[in-house]
Amino acid sequence: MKTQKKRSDCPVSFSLEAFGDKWSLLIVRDLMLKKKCTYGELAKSDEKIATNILAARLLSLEENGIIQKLEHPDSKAKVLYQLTQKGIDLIPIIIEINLWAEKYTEIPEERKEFLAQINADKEGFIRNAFKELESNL
Amino acid sequence: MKTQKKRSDCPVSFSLEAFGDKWSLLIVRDLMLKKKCTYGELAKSDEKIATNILAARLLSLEENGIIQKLEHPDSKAKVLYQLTQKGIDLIPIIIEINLWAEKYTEIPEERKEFLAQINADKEGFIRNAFKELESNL
DNA sequence: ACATTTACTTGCGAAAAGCAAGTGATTTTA
DNA sequence: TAAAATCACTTGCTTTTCGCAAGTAAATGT
Repeated sequence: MKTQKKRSDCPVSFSLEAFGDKWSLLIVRDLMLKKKCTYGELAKSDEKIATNILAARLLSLEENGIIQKLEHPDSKAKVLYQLTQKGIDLIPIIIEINLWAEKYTEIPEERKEFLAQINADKEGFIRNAFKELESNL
Repeated sequence: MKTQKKRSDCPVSFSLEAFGDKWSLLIVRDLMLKKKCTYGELAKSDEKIATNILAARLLSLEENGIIQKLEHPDSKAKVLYQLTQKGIDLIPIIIEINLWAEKYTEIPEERKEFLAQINADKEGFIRNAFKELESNL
């Protein structure tokens, strides 16, 4: 485990130390959309993360209390990763990132429904997302 | 200028390619709180960013259309950096990052009022922040 | 004219990213 | 039941980025 020095007391800086890189929030995104994932499923995401980087990010997210490991019900060879409460609480950030992107880039077809739901009733959508993810804890 | 390959069509991935690192959103934070900043002011922020990294980040934020350079009214030796509309639109993300951090770390005294205002009326606070920043464009 | 300020560059060692291949523990298959 | 696949990682190595210290050139202050 690596102890990282705190750069400042700023809450934004604190947050970026936990998930401020190009990969961490993509892992959070996958766990948010799929609820629970195995290492292999995470490795197969569209962005093609290298397996050593994935392992490193999973470890740091776990050390930061954002995700946790669970044993897979079907097999001891598999591991389930899931968001902790701290990780679930990143929902609003992920939502806002999606909305920002919606304004400045083309959204792929399969995500349009997701964004339509958010735009129809953001508060309700977020409340529901929390409920669903928290029911798995 | 560096052309970065798009990792995927995911809106989260798109966003992280623009500001997914440990420094970019700190610069955005400073520009958001102070409206306009010079290079020197940005360099003096609490996190002590190295000047070459600052220059690199400012360039990439500019290339991504998140900030723009303006000439300083007082001196040709100075440059003003300010958020574009695309940068101002990051407000909700910054707000949510602040709220997440509030739940999971100690907030310094001088930021508590800021967070109290957000908690009192998030929508109103955001609306007002947009208005103030957009009035400088 | 000379020192200072301002916005950057440059050089270089250290750290992290990224690719390919490998490992050891399960689990499936023949 | 032994060999082949699957699974979750590691390891080794090269490339890229970070981060510190120092330097530079234009503009400004004294």
